[in-house]
Amino acid sequence: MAAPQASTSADAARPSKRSKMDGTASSTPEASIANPYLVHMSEEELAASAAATNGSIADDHPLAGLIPRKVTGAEARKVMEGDVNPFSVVPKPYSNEYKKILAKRKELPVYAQMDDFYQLFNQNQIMVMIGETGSGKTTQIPQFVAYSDLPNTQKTKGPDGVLAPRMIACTQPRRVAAMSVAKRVAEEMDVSLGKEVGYTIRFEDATDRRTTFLKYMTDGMLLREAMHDHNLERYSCIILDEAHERTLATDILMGLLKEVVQRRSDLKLIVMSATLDALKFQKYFNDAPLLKVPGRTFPVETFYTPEPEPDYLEAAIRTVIMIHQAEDAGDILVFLTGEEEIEDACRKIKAEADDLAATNPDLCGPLKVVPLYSSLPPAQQQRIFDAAPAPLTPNGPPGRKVVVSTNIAETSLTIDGIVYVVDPGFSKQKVYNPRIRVESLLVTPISKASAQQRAGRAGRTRPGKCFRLYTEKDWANELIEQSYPEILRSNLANTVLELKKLGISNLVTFDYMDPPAPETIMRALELLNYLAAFDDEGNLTPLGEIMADFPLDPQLAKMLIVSPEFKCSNEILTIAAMLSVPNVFVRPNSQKQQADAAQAEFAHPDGDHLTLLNVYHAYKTNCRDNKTAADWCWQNYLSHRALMQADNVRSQLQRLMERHNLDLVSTSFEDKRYYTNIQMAIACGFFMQVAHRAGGNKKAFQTIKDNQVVSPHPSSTLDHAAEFVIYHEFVLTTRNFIRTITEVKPEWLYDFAPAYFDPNNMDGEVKRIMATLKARKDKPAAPSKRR
DNA sequence: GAGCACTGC
Repeated sequence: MAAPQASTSADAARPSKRSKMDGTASSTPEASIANPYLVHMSEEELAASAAATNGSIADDHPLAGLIPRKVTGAEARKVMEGDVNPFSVVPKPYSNEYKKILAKRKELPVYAQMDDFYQLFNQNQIMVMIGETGSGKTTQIPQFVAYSDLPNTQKTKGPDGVLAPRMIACTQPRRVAAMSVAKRVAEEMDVSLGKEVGYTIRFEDATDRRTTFLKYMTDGMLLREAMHDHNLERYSCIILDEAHERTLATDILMGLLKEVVQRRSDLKLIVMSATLDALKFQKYFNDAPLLKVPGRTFPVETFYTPEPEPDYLEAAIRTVIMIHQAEDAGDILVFLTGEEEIEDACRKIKAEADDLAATNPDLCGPLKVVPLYSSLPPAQQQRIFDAAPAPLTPNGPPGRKVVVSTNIAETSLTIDGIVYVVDPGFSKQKVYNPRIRVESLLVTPISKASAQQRAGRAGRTRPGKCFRLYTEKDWANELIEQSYPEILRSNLANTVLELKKLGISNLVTFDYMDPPAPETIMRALELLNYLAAFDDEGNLTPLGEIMADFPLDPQLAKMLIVSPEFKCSNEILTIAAMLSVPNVFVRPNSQKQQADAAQAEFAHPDGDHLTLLNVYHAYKTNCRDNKTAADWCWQNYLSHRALMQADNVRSQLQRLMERHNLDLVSTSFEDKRYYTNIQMAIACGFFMQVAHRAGGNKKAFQTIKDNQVVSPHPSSTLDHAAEFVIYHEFVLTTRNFIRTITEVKPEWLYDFAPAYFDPNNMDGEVKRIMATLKARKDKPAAPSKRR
């Protein structure tokens, strides 16, 4: 095909079908500045492009021809230093602010390697980049790509017929990162956030289909898009950032993109990681070349304990006090494993430090102790940014701040001014046991990579020190190199459903970077088959197709999709949303009784799902505006944050219901079937999570199939001896608990899942009950029940 | 009669 021609006139070869934006552009004075980077498609190319379908892009596809322009570092710098901003929708001169920021960008380590970058980028479809903290890779690399992609940043008619730029995507594991980096990069490029440069996260899409060419997004969001566009046709380059974190979404995207680049020769892929396992990434991506960019942090001196510490909590507290007495000014960051431990440590550190400052004011300054974990209200989280206290006397010993934090300070939050890190070497990690189908949290030794990340937190503003509360020998011999990726530690029911929706036919031979245990995949397939999302051949059923569209666990999705048949989709929407957000009940240590009394006001005797429904209804009835909502929640020991989130989730789920033409209906509240219908819909999704009362004790249950002995969680509002309950969660702590439980009838269970409850697969009393139900159902004259 | 590490859709 003919190469597209560059044109110096802003309008010459444009097609007659014009977007409004273009019309505006040609009438503004700025538009008279010729944009030498515009590339136009001929009428023939446009026609061919419009005719193209969503299939793979062949070498002779008109869009493929737009890619080969290879930019050198010198060319990119010339544009960067030029007078006209070629990225702006309306070409315009750069602002003074742009030039100021540009001077700063040039100091970033990654800037010095621009030529190396283009050399590798131009010659390879896939490349791996290592950039340590402070290298500038997240902000600069996508911009570098934008220069080389410049012809495409201008609107071209895509395969779907819409006039839009082909995009560069840069994925982030976290929402805040996607948002804040996009904002920063829009400033650096002197364009508008949400127009040329934007971001997409759940609940918020700050992009413009017609003008956005660089998009930061969460990895989960790109995965969602891939479910509807298997070739990611809207993108010319995909950058997977923070790949070393190995989130489930990143891992799936890597496997998927490894296939997509084979189908689309015009798609580029950059995998960016902070240090280490680069070799593993290179190998996985067919020996892709590597670019290494140095970081810009200060040295951190590391200390180990000479002997193993029997009690890391005690040792951590002792170390903080030691630093406070003996080290120069500078704040301390301590890593612990959970809320309770952190609150405990904060109290003890505070007590000891106050004691010390009182008895020895010449040696010790004041100490401010601040806890940090995710469930802390945002206002209290902000305290980590407070300044350290001033010395008590003008020339007295300096004040100091201690932040006692979970892993949240390892990646998600950075605190400037930290000079000392105390690392006991543990964190809580999710583990999945496919044998008993239970995910639980375990306090586990961290990895070397994690320990290095923690230590690095001490060197952000000046040289620092890291105190590891384990021996150097343990460091060398006991810590694993990398933490296990999430895909090896999770229940994969959701992931397996997503993979099918992504068009992956064989889930076992899929090219995972780290293949999960076959048993984990079998468990997922089994669940999805029982839910009727997969047929017996392992193919997605029409129901499964719809389920995959909902951002929910398969059981929740099933319950929601069948709810119109039980005339309760409005109520199930609420319950699904409430189950998708953190616990709405707040129970402060000092006010447990008041909190329990408040919860009792919403309690429903038949179960916790119905209690959640009550809470939401009360919230909607009593909370007309934000201020009253906050007060009302506070008075009722409810989390306003969680309820707002639930509201948000509910709207999203409702939109999806509407899109799939699923009716939004309710049974009349006066009808005695109002609650029964809801319970039936829940049972229809969760019949694989049922427990049966064991013996005469009203609090003793056994799970069906696994026969695990479990107790209802003490927070449950179910107030009578139910024979069968469905449970939302199995929690393994001091004992086996089932949490969020609701009574169900055995006849529903047998009706909805006769194969699962086949008496031949059951034992004891449940076997007898199911056999009776089966006999009744098999009797030809029996009236047939729904479903 | 209890405990939600952290993300994400």
